[in-house]
Amino acid sequence: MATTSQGPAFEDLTARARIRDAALGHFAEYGFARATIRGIAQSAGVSLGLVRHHFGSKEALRQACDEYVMEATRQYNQQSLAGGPPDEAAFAAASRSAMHPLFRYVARALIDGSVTAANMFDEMVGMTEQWLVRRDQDRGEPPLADARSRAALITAMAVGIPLLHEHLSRALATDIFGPEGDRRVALGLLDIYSHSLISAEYAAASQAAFDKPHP
Amino acid sequence: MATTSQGPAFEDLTARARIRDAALGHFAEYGFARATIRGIAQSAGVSLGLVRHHFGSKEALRQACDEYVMEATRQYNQQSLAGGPPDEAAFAAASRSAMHPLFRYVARALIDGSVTAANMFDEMVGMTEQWLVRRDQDRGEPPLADARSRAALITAMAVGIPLLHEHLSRALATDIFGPEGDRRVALGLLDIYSHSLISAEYAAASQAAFDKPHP
DNA sequence: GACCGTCCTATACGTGTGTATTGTCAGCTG
DNA sequence: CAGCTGACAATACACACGTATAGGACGGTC
Repeated sequence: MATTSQGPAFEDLTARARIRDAALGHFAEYGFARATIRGIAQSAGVSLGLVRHHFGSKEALRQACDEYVMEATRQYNQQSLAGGPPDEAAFAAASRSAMHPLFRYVARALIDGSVTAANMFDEMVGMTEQWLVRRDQDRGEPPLADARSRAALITAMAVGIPLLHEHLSRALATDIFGPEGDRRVALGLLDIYSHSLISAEYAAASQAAFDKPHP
Repeated sequence: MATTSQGPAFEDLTARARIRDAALGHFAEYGFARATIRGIAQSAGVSLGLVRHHFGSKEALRQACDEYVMEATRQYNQQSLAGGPPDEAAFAAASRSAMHPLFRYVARALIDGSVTAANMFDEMVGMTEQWLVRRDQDRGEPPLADARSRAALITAMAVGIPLLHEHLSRALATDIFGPEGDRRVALGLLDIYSHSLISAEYAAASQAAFDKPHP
């Protein structure tokens, strides 16, 4: 479970950092419930007691991981979105950032009931909503649903990809976190997002039929 | 955690069925690891030993739930997709079926490593792939990615919705399993699937740039 | 009535896991 | 050197949970 992106990148990190990295990997892979402090300690090459010495409890260790990921995300966003308003490139980049190893942790944390991850989810919904309202200005007819609903759905769907990476990799016969799988996911998302899957006529008709639910 | 759609619908079900329904609810809500046999027994109103008497072990209980859901899905598909080839209505219906309470169990089972759920995932990918190849015949330029990649991505994204129902409901300030939330999800999906989010030009340009990864 | 199988409960056992305690060693400071 | 502090290990404790066992209540069959 490699270390987190750049950084020292060596195993001569401080023990606390090694424990945190190991915890990030275990929580992302096994989930909070199935991950064990002993397993994390073993991956970090330290004793069980040291984990407790540095973080106090399993829940506190989770919070430390949450805050670390949140801080890393903040820095990434500041240096990435600093140049100009959200455009298509920003949207595509945001979708693809779902592949970032740290994001895999956040996706799993959402399932495991992390409040920090929930806040990050809400933030992503807000950003997507802003993007949508700008894009809606170029549309003719009004959307079938408000921007917030669509933003929440798009966000949830994006998170679904790293969440189901195991099954996605199996269906593609390639690890989606590897270079080839990453390429196919990127191109697949580009195609899906750039081409409508159903016709606008059918959607409009479906909307009309939806307000009369019981024929 | 209501009983499964139609059926007897009352609490005068056989104890075995009540245990299974309770297990479906607990597994879907807490996941396999955090769900406890004692909690399931309590929800079903039976003793701990009876669960073991009927199902043998926790893993066997999970398999029984898997097979039950698989059989229910098979019947649903037979009576639903019997009439004609896949069309837009079938696609929309399949997307919306992600809201079905039983599907919530499958979504969670995918995260928890159920082999039965994995098979259902692969089946969904296959059906989506068939749908896509038919639809690709009406497209001008070739897609940016093969149908299987796109099918797997669409499937994973659809599963993401029930998986993140908690956060989705919070973002929408409405329970997405309730009538109002269900409506907003349906309309939101219709709009997303019927309108491209990014321009085809940008997507094509992005594809071209993707083959030269390091500028 | 006697026997038997099924549904069901109560209780006990073993183990994995989070948590707590204690102890050791290195480094620093007076 | 004495004394203290923090990093770290080893061990023990408490508890929840899956599993196993023993037994009772009820209905059917001979």
